[in-house]
Amino acid sequence: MKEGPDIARIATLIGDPARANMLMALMGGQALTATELAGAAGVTLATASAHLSKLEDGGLLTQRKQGRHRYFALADSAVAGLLEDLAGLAATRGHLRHRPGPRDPALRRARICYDHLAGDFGVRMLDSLIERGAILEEGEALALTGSGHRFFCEMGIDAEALKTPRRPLCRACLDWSERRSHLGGTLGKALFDHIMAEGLARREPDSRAIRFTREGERRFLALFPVQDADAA
Amino acid sequence: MKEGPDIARIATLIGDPARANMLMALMGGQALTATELAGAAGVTLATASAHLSKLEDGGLLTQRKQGRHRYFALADSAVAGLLEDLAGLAATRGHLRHRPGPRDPALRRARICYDHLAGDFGVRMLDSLIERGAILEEGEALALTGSGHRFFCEMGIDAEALKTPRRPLCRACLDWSERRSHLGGTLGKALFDHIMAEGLARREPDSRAIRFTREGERRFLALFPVQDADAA
DNA sequence: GGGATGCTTCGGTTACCATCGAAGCATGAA
DNA sequence: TTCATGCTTCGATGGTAACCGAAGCATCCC
Repeated sequence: MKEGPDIARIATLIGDPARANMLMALMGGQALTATELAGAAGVTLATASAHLSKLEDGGLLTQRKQGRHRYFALADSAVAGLLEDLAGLAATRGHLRHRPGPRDPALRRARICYDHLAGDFGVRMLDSLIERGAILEEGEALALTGSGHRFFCEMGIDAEALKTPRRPLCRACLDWSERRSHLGGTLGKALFDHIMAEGLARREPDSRAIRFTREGERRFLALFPVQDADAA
Repeated sequence: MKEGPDIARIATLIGDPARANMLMALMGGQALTATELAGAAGVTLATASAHLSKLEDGGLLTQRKQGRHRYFALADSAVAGLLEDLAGLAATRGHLRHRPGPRDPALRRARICYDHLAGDFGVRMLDSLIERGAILEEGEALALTGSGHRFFCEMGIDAEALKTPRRPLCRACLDWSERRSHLGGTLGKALFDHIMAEGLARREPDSRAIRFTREGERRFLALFPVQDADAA
């Protein structure tokens, strides 16, 4: 009743459906305007504005003025990590939203999770990295191996430079659609950036879905092979 | 409004102050009765009962009937992990509860965090393990080294046996009082169990505080030395 | 300047839900 | 059986906060 941090305050902020929708929309990693977020949440601009100032006061969001626009983004990767965990937990407890919309299949296949790849493709990528011995899986924790170091070097990714005090290099992020882990952390982000830079895929507008090109999918599957080739 | 898991539902459950207090009380790791939880939350039994069934429906709690008592506990370590993260985030955003009660200093010093040691002593323990090279810190991620393996073996802890698919061996858990990490995961639990089994400390009744004996504190400090000896 | 766009503030309405006391039900003790 | 304890259910109450439309303020464009 007295000691410790006030978790209820943060949880209440996330607990409102409109605010939760806004936060999930920002898991796309891009900063969005108040109007865009109002649309994502399905409320009027007036309501959205009130929500956004609450989220900002609560330290979950940051705001940047740019001309007459106001861009909002998640405050930092700690907030994104919390939302990921929350989504993972909600998925395992069966708290799915009622209407899986028409573009849901695309989201299950490949989507962006704040700044890294999630969905079927994301899970496959981590599986492949573990199979090849690039990443060591110890329970839920992930560690980069020496051979993994070399593998990423060949792709032009310097894993050593990705180590930061603020954020883990490898992070297991529970995937809500697959209910298995995909790769987050700075390495997960670097790999996603690599995929986009190489033009293997592009983002769907106004969605977190990622669409691979035919050629991009071929190269992705070749780069990250897995043992048992099952097709859905 | 459409895709993905319903994070708002889980967050709403945690977002009510009474329910948050109950959950934090259960972070002590022990199962508690409905009456005890009502006391912890500061509500009547009727109100508590309603909250508890919501939490159980939401999959955050499990219930065990035992005679005419009903014992509640956190559903699993995933829930505990989420609450830890939430508390860590709340602490860094300055969302502290208003009245740091009289026993607050004892909590800052040493307390239980679901099933492992937290507070000043918990942070010191992890610092010491990193200094001695038993645990490798890569950003926010933690990994056990070979020398750490041997060190824990000498204490009678077989780290190999602690690896589980469900839960990480080492987990960095942001400490709300120190704002630095302490050691969670199955290894963190094993070390805490070791400390209690050796009689270095005992639990305060009705609190998450851990009180070290004079001799226990001496042995703890000898076992986990740190470089710069600063005293509060 | 005049007009359009983006957002915030204000006032009022509505709906939900936390809360409690009292009554009901189950379990265990005498 | 009879009583006590632990908890749930019921019904009623109250406060909080989400919501919207309209008005106000700021920024940019012409």
